[in-house]
Amino acid sequence: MAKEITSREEDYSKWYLDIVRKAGLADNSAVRGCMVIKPTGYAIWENMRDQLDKMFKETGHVNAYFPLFIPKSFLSKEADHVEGFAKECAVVTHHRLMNNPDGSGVVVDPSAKLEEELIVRPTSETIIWNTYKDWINSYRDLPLLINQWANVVRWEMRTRPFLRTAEFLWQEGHTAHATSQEAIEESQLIHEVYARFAEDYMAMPVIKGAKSANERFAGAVETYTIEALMQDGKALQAGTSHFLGQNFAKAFDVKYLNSANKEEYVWATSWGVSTRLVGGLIMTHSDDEGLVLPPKLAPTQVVIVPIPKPSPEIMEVAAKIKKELNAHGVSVKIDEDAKKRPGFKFAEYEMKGVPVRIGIGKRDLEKNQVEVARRDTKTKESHSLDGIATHVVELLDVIQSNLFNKAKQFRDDMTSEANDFKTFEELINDKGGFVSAHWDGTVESELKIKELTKATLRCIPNDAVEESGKDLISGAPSSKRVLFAKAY
RNA sequence: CGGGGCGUAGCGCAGUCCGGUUAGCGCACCUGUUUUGGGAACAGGGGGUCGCAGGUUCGAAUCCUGCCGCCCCGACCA
Repeated sequence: MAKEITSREEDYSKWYLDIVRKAGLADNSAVRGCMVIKPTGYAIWENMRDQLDKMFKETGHVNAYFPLFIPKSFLSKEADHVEGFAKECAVVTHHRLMNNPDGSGVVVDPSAKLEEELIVRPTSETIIWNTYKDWINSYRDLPLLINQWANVVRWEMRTRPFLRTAEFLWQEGHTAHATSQEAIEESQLIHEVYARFAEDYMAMPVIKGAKSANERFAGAVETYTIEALMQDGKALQAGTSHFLGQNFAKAFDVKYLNSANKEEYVWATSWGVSTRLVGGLIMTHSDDEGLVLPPKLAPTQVVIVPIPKPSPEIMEVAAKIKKELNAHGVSVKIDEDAKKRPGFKFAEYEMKGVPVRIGIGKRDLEKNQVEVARRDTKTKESHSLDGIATHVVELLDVIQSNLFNKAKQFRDDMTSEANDFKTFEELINDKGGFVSAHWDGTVESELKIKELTKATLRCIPNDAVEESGKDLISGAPSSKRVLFAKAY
């Protein structure tokens, strides 16, 4: 009633913004393109971060922190890299303000101009490789496996909460290796970690694959990507892992002595995922009633609502259930608000995406039971108080896998094949989703398709089967299919 | 950067065309009463430099000039 969400069918973009706002995830801020991440939104990010951090550490990485600012000269050392980021950098030119002589506030003090401008990092390859130069001398210093959790700034023309903001939070891994093979394996390992995180924790199915040269990260030799499909049929690049070859080692002169006492350039990778994942999470599962969160990432997994309001008997049972669930590692909130009515609370927690709601009323207690409601299916059932904790723990698992299966079913339904351009165009325009088609490997065909349909080459899937076919544009022979889609 | 739209209470809006008592409505908020198993009702109450700066006028949210900001759609991008 009071908090209607625009339906997905009516306006998908508005629906997304409504969810972000009404579920209390983020607000626009006083700064154009920058959002305020509110406690609930940040809690989701924290859960993502904690899990990813654990996975990085399990695969041998450690965290460090590098400066927010990068000397301008650093950015120009790798040609492709600067080309890729130059257009969207924030630049610091001065270091002091002063009172305006006319009394109208503060102005930049012209005498405080910096010798060399500083760039607010859009990504940290350059400052990190400049540092690695000092850290790496011998093959015994390798591999160097470092990650940092940080904020970066990319001055985007058009922004949307989580999906694209001028400032965003992310992690960026930067590793150095003695051999090309080892670096490639590292980038593929992280690619796997990202895919596993997306599927097992976010319940978001992804296609693993490589980027075309055209879509590659600025300065990379190879970019591996995980691509997810949103409910409006558009693809979302959810995480990328790059094999950087020796590009940055050469640009920053990072060499090591091998065991034969011979000097060699090191091999590099970099990889990152950002708060964009929160946007992907929202768009993968949520519905017209509000946010839907997979249990593994939900800040509150279970909410207990006393019906019609808290009473000593109900609160006693609620506290007992909470304690048991906490013992299983489940996060539980008991709603103690005596003023709001149950119906209001039900709608509110649905809006906020809490996976399981337990309703406890006098009538339930008389029958030694409670009401258990699922957010994903919007169904509810009564369950005996005996064994309730175990039941809920199992239910959370069921919800987690149901969300994944539902999303995967959708993704599969929305993946089509096209063998000629006309079919391709119709699929992209009318149906959306991924379209699998043959491609001759040239940037010309890829750009032509983008120009004609706005679809981009999302990836060359790892599991693409060998199969002879013809490029949609040039008709040139191709040995496997690649995936196209309109993307965020 | 192109196109469109909007700035009036925390949020959503009306009022602006055609200037005129004390700027209004819904939600939210505070107090009270009655309620309470799917978004309660009633009563009372608090909250506004009407985006900013000039100008016209006896009088400006309203007319004029300039500026600023934000949102949406595109191109660019994680």
